[in-house]
Amino acid sequence: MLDPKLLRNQPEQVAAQLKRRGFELNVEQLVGLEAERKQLQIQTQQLQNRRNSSAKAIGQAKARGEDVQHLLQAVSDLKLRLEGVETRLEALQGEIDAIAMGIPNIPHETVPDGAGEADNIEIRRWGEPPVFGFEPRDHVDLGAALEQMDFETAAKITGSRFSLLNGALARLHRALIHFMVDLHTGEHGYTETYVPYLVNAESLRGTGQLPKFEQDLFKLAGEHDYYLIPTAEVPLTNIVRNRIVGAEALPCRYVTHTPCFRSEAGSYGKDTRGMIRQHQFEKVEMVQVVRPQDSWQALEQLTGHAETVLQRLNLPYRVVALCAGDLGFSATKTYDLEVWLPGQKKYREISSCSNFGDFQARRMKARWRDPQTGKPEFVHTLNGSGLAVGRTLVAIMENYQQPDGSIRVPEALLAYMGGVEIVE
RNA sequence: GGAGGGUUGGCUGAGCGGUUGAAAGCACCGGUCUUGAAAACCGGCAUGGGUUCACGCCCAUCCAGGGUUCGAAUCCCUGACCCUCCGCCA
Repeated sequence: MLDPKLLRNQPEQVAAQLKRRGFELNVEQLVGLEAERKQLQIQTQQLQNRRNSSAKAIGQAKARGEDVQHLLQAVSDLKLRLEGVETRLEALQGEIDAIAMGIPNIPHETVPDGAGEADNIEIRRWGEPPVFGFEPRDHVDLGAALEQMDFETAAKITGSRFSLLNGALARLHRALIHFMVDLHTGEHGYTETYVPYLVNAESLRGTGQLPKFEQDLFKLAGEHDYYLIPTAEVPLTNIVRNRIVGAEALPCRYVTHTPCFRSEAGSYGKDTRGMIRQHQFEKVEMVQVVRPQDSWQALEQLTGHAETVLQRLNLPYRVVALCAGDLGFSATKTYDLEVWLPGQKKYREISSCSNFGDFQARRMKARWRDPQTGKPEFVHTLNGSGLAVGRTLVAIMENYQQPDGSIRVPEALLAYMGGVEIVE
């Protein structure tokens, strides 16, 4: 959520900045509703004031043993009038809140202009795409030949966009998870965390998936409003919801591994082949909760933590800064890490690292006490994948493939593979 | 699934339907004292919103949402969560 004061006082400037990301803010409607709200609020508060003071007078008169009949008469109509304006104010406030909850974050000034993926800016590259003495295959072919990756059976068990792994490949998948979590806890200062995979609607509102993106989520049937997590960002970030964190506790750095569930509505026909886009995938997620003045430095650092995973695995990648039009709803700035996939001869997203500023914190009421002012202030939140495990497995298969279709295990993972050096 | 108890400020914890936005303690901030610190003593100290140049004034908030009442932290209903006991269970 944006600062309501900013929205109220400088709607034109806000609209101009949101336009960069392709969001049209209806300033006229907003200004109109705000004026109406202000008027109603003043009226309501005046009536409340009258109610309070007369109630107090009645109490005092009663205490003195006086007759209060005439006082009761004087306030008889007040109740009804007050109920009327209170109801109208509530409805209006609800309308304004609904609009505010649907407004995305403002892109940071360093975010490049642009409408979509094509306008993202490459920041740097690391590593060289491998040169093969043969035509490299993609992970689907490799997995099928190894008989360790099976989409048909997964489709039978569930449906499309699920996968089944076997044997050494399944082990490699698990090894990646352990390797990543160990790296972030051991070297990057994150606290290992275990979180619920089902979350309530309030948590999803906090991080920004709701109310706008319900169609992307799997919702459980039944009495509770529970959803499968689309990313561990939701449970991890909501740790600080409705909390005032002590200044000494910041920054909080959490890492966890979870499955992620996405309906992928609207991506029909996109990446239908292989493990790239699934309804269920594993991800290691990093979340940081920091002091406001530290968040830009933290974004660079967090991105570096994700890059380290790729570097240790010796996978070539590039870092791109998302343009304004490609930013996620809650983000004020995002770097994507894209890994080289020989099977597609393309760089593909494998991590997304974002600074949310106080956008999520405001929705969550996540605050810290600034020692300078002694006042509670909103924290800043960040997150990044470190990394998407399924896609990392794909990248390893395709980059480490050998002429006979076997896969060399990257050195960094050997310790986790129980002696397996080649998946074959 | 059944029975009972609970949820109050940063924390602990009082609270009678009416000057209770809320006692007390801790923590925190300022001051006195001290060579310095501690202790002691004095004072301050919730959050959000509205209004004002400002002092201030007003409104809301005691888990959430309804209700009763001139008036609700306090009474009633519903829900969430926590605790205790019984049953079931990986």
